[in-house]
Formats: sequence, C-alpha cells, structure tokens
Amino acid sequence: MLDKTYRPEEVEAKQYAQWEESGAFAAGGQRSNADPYTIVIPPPNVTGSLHMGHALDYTLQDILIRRERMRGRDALWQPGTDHAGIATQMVVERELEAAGTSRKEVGRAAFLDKVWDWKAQYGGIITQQLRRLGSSCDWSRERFTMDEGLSRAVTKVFVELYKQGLIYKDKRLVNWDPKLQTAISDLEVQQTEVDGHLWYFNYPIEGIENKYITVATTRPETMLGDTAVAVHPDDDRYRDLVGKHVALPLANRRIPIVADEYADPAQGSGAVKITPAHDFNDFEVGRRHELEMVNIFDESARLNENAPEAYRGLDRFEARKRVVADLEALGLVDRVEQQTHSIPYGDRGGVPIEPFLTDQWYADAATLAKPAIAAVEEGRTRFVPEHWTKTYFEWMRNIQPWCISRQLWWGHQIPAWYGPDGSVFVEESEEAAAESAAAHYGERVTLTRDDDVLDTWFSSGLWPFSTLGWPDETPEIERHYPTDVLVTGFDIIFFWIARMMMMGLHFMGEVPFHTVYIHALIRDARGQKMSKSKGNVIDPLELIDEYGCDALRFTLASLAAPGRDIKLSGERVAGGRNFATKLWNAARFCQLNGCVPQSEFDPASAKETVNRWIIGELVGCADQLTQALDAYRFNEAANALYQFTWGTFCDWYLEFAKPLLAGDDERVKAETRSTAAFVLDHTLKLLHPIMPFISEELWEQLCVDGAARETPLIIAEWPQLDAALIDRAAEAEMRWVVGLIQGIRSVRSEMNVPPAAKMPLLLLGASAENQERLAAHRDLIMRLARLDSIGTGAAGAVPPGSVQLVHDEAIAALPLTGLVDITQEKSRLVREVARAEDEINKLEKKLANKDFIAKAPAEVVEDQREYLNEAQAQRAKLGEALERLAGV
RNA sequence: GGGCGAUUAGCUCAGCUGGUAGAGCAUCCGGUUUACAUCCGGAAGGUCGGCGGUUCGAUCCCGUCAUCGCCCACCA
Repeated sequence: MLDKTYRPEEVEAKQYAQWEESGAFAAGGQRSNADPYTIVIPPPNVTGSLHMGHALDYTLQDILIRRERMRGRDALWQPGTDHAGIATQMVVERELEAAGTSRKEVGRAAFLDKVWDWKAQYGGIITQQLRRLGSSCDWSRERFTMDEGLSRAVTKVFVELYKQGLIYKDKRLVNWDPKLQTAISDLEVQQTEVDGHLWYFNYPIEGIENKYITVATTRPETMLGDTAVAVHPDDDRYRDLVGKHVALPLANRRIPIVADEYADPAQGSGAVKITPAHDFNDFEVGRRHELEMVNIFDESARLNENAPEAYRGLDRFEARKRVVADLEALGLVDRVEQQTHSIPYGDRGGVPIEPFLTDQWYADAATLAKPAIAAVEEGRTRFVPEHWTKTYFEWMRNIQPWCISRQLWWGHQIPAWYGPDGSVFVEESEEAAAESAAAHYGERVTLTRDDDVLDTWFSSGLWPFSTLGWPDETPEIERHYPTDVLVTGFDIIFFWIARMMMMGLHFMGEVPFHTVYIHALIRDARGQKMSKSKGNVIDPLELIDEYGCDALRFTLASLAAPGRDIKLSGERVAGGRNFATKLWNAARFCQLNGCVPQSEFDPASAKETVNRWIIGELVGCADQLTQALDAYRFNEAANALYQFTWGTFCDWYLEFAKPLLAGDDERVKAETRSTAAFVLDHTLKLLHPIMPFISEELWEQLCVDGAARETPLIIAEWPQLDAALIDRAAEAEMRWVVGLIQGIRSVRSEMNVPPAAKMPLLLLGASAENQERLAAHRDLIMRLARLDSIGTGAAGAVPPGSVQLVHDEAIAALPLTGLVDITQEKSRLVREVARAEDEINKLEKKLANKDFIAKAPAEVVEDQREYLNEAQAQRAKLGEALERLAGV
C-alpha cells in the first residue's frame, strides 16, 4: 500500500540507484538496432557546482531523452565535463597560495599533477549533483575534455588546421589579462561602465615657440608609448601642422603629426594621440603610417624599460597618477573633464584588460565560418526559437580571427615545436616534429615545445564528435553523429555553438546537430540575474531538498516558455510540489478502491460514458503533450499534463467514479476500476519524462494484476493511443453534466446556501436527450451538486420561490423557498439578462455586416449564427424566469 | 551606432496559422463531501502600452511613438 505521504528524498535515492544499476541509461546494447537519438550534454566546468541554469538545461534535456527512450529509440545522452582552463587553474592556484607557495614555485609538471589530483578529488561533484536532478545520462560513456582520447582529437585538429593554413601564428594586439597573464578572446572581455576622467594634454609643437596641439585621453599613462598625433586630413585647424613633429613630453621623444581619417574632428580637440602598442584603433593607424610601436608594459602591466626611467616598475594605475602630476607640473594639462566611459574587464581575472602586443596562435575563423553560415541558411541546423538565427548570423558574418593560444599551464599544450633558429614544426607528436625538423635542418636538433595551451573552447568545439570516439572510427560516431538537438542558453551561442558548427562541418563534413534549442536565463523572483555577490542565488539542491526533485523539474518545465527569462521563486516550486502530492493522493485513491491495472483491459471496450469520456480526454492530453514536446514547448507540455491530471482526472473523473464504485452494478464497478487504473497508468507514462521519480515509484507500487511490473517505467513503452478512442458523444454528454453541476454549485454559492444543505432539482423543459443524460448520471449529479432528489417536468412548471438556472434549452429549478431572497434572485437574473443582451447585440451587429457575411469563411459565419441563437434562447429563458419571479 | 526581445488580471506569465482573452500565485466568500487543508467548492479582477494602418474582423499582421531589458560595436 502506498504511504499516506510522498517522501521524495527516499524515492529519489532509491529509484536513481535502480535505474543506474539496471543499465537503463545506457545506449546501445539491446537497442542497437533501434533508431538512435542523441544529445551531447553541454559539459559543465569540472570546477562547477550545480546552479539553476544547469538545472533548467539538464532538466529539459532529460525530458527529451526520457521520452525518446520510452518511444523505443536508442537514446544516448552523452555526459562529461570540461577542463575549464582558466577556472580550474585559478582554483588550484588559490590552494597553492593558501599553502604559502605558488604555481611558478612548484613548476609546470608538479603543478599539473596537483591539478589532476584536485580533479580526482573534487571533479566528480558536479556529476553527482547531476544525478540528484534525475539526469539519465549514459554514465558509462562519461568523458572529460582532457581525456587521452579527446586530447588526441584536439591535437589532430590543431595539426590539420595548421597544415591547411587555417591556423597561424601572428604578432598583433590581443586582449591581455595582466592578472592571469594570458591572452583572452574578445568574448571573454566584458565592458563595464565607470566614472572616469578625460584629460586634455598640450603637446608642444617642435620648432614653433609656445604652440601646442591638444590631445585628449582617458589613459594618460599610455602617452609614454605615443608614437604620433593624428588629425583628420580635411581638418583645416590642423592642416598646416601635418608633417611637423611634436616633442612628446616626459618621454622626450620626437613624434610626427600625421593625417588619418581615424581622427574625428568632432571629438575632443580633433587631434588624437596614437599609441599603436596599446590601443586597437591606434594599432591600425600605426600600421597605415608605419609608425614605431612602443610597448611600455610588461606582462603584469607594469611599466617596462621602454618607459622613461622614472616610471619603470610602476603599476599602470600608479603611472597614470604620476604622468598627470608631472604634466601638471610642466603646465601641459589643458583641462580635465568628468566622464563615464566603459573599460574592458577580463571576465575571469576581474581586472581591466590591456591591449598588448604579443605572438599568439590564431584560427582563421572567417574561413571556417563560411560552411557554418551556409548550414544554417540552408536549414540543416535550425534554431528554436528561430530568432536566434539572426544573432548567430550577425556574429558569424563579422567574425574576427580567433585567438586560440593561452599562456596557461592547464589545458591542451599546443603541438608546436621550435628549432634552434625559431622554425616551427607542428606535428601530432614530439617524434613526428623531430623527424620533420631533421628533414628541414638535415640533422637532428634539439626542439623546444611551445609553452602555450589552447583556449578551452577549442576542445569544447569538438565535443559532439570527440566524445563519440573521433578520430577513431567508432560505431558510436557512425550511429550518433550528427546528434539530434543541442539544448543550451543563448550566452554561449558564440563561445560554443558557433565553434561546434565550424569544427563539426570541417572535420565531420556534417552539422553537429539538426536543432539548437535555446532556452531562457533563470533569474530571481524580482528578475535580477543571480549572482553570488548579490546573494540572490537560489540553489537547486536546496529546492530539491525542500520540495523534491520532480517538483523542481515540473516547475522549470512549466516556466520554460520559449524566448523569455524565467523568474523563479520557491513559491513556484511549491506549486510543483503540490502537483506531485495531488498525483500521489490520486494514486492512493485508486489503490484503495482496487483500481489495479489489467493487462487485458481494452479501452475501446469501455461502455460507460464516464469511462469512455476520460479515456478520450487522456488521448487528447497525450496528443497535446506530443505536439508540445515536438515543438520544444516544454511549458505547454507541463500545462497539458497539469490540467489533465488535476483539472480533469482528479477534479471530475475520480469524483464521478466515486458513486459508480459505491454502486451495486458489478460490471460498471469493474469497468470503472479498470478504466481508472488504465488512465492513471498512462498518465504516469506521460508524466515520466518530466517527473521521473514519483511516476516510477507509483508505477512500481501500482502493480499490474497484482504482480510485479515486467519493466520499470523508464523503459516502458510510450503510450500509443488511437485517436478513435475519442468519443465525441461521450464528450458532449459529460460537458453537459459538468455544466449542470457547475451551474448549480455556482447558484448555491451565490445564494449562500450552506454547502452541507441538500436540495431537490427539477429539470424543466429538457429535451429527451438531456432527460436521458440526467437519468444516466443521476447519482453523480446528486452527489456533486449536493442534491437530495432529481425530478423533471414540463417547461414553465417552476415551483414558486425557485432559483432558476438556464442550462441549454432547459431550466434547472432549485426550490429554495425560505432560503432565497427574491430581490437578490431578481438582480441575479437581471445581470444575466444584461450579459446575454450584450452578447446578442455584438453578434447581431456582426451578422448585419454585409461584408462580414460576404468575405468571412462560411464556417465562421455559421459559428457566429449559432452563438447568436444560443444567446437568444438563453435571453428568452431568462426573460421567462424573470416573469415567473415577478408573478410570485 | 547596429541588432534582438518585451509591454495582456494585483503579481509572474501563457495565448503556436487573425474569428466571443487563459493559468498559477495573491485576494474575497464558503467548506470535517469516507485520495488529498500541499485540499475542495464558488467569486471578483483585463478599452491585451499609446496612436495610426491593413482587414468583414486585430491581443495577434504592418507602421510609428513611449517605456523596459538584453546582445554586439564604439567611446580621444
């Protein structure tokens, strides 16, 4: 027997262990002949711990995977984690720091050992947390981006791209993080608004006494690296200065005044200082004018030997103060303005990044992007919601060279070796590089490997095929690539999706997935982005502890409407918890009433209208669910299930079943028991993808024919319900019954009839069909409308003092003599009349419109006529009711 | 500067191809009806941001304005 209350924590632990042990998550095996269905997980950082974004992302994927698995497909949810270069290195560095040492002190090899130790100890946390979410990943296939196999894939890809000329080394400005001392990509730079200053400096013009050119800057310290001043070629104010020189103060250098269209006459003074080594725009100007590039910073953004001696060794912000003070002392500060501007921060290091001139490895993203753009244009990969396509195109069509090298230790070391003269040999192994070098030099030489590692996203970009075994030719590659759908947030469209598209197309010749489903971001209840510093982070594990995993999953699914941010609060999850409780109690009711699933039961054989009706409703729910999930409308899927389970099955069907089960017609009782069990069983199946734990537990406990289940729900067959089971006549009949009960309840409540009080009902002037309906459902109408008798009669035979309820062609009269205030009843009827008349007016107006009749589809016109007839009939009935009331 | 999205009940939001606006929560009234108070029954609450247009008909399509949010680029 089911416990009185549902205990999620026990059920979740038990069921997950059973699933995992039974091998239910594993792809292949007996399913190897089935149609494959594949999702690769967006690999969480190995340093990560489960947050709400993960919870949503993985819940949605699990819903899709579980449904396809039940549909009999060879469902593979490929799990794994990402080595997360910077994040992981930082975590271990912090540990070292706490232990009083540092990365540089312990050395590269020992440091990497420490990172692997750390990974062995803590790297499994996130995957354990994933299990608590109910994620049905094939854990036997778990991968890590630094695994041997995946590393081999990375090396092969690098070498091939290099040999194809799609990876090259270049010296240019990069975004440099002075704290982490590595290059980072454009995407890892976050612009942040700050209050700052705009300084105007006067640079003395050489050869003209007391003549200055004024330049403005937000970064005074960079003036030490200035190698020109630029003015617009058409700017009359400066035309005669072009070609002259400026005596750069403090640095005591002579720099030219050049004409370049980059200088905007409308901005600042119209003259702009040019620091090619420390500004992306200036770099371009420098190239055009073949200016000297003076790099004044070292790797930690302290001033180096290229700066005047007085400034060497100073931090960039310290240098800024000194430069301003020294220029002020020289009387060369024209003015200072307050200004807010945005400055670039490294999103990991948290300090302002510095444009810095270094040698780095680049991938030719523009070339790789072409097929990736075409694939989306041609619909081979489709974004859902579709509008993300634009964002993808926007970025891909303006893509910049991708800086793929990082000056870190944790990551895939670049397979490039340098000979004594600096010649580079890019090969898949040191041995191959040595051979290649020997061929080049004519003798074996000592080679030095490039210290740098690759951007983490370089390996993540291979994820859809590297996890399946590439570069080896594996059966998994054959079966599961391309994968079916990628589910993720929009924040990594550029970082990850774009790269997977490029890499997948280049190396596999096919798109990595047919569909990209982009879900919203989760925010707190007030719509704020969750962040540790704001303290508004909601921990999914805490929600699971408090409300149960299924409650959280259901809630997330029901909020996952395409295209909008999700505001989450505990209250919402409580709603999901309530739903689980409701389901549990409905199952208890069924069990207590002997509603045991019968393997032999054929739903088409049901005779009772109530049973035929609920079976039809079930079919309708299954249809809605299928359509919703096919379209990735998770919210509609959840809502369909909620409405059916609670609003239809519990609120109406089980209530209808009570009198039937308490009656004495054994055939009806047996059929109702079987039907209830059948519907509940199928509801569990339909609910399973979203609420796997409670559905599995109930499935297990509500046994077929009293024996144990043949298969657990997780691999049970997905319902295939024939649309022929929908009985329109039964539907209409039950709609009539429900309407009658609702009408009576409403009147009772409005008239303040005590809920416990029973009363008689007279249905007057009803059609033969409705009289039959009334008779057929007499017991349940009496029960649910709280009646003590039901009678029928001719139209107009309303006993004095009755409340009169118009229900279709009939009047339901409730003799409430003594209980009813006549004036109150009268005003109720008057209100009803007014409502009906409004309706009639609207419809008559519409139908009087010749254009409407002529141009609207006949079907629509017909509908409107019908509405009008109904409204008029109702109006007439209400009129009669009023007259009778007046006649009392 | 370029792009995207949003504006619907007190709150949070659904409303997919234009044809009588929905849910959850909150509110109010009433409930020991033998599965469930994490519940049951009932009610109230909306000129669908403003203005134009297309259409027989607009919450839905188009234009425009307003407000809010996000992304990208730039910022001497």
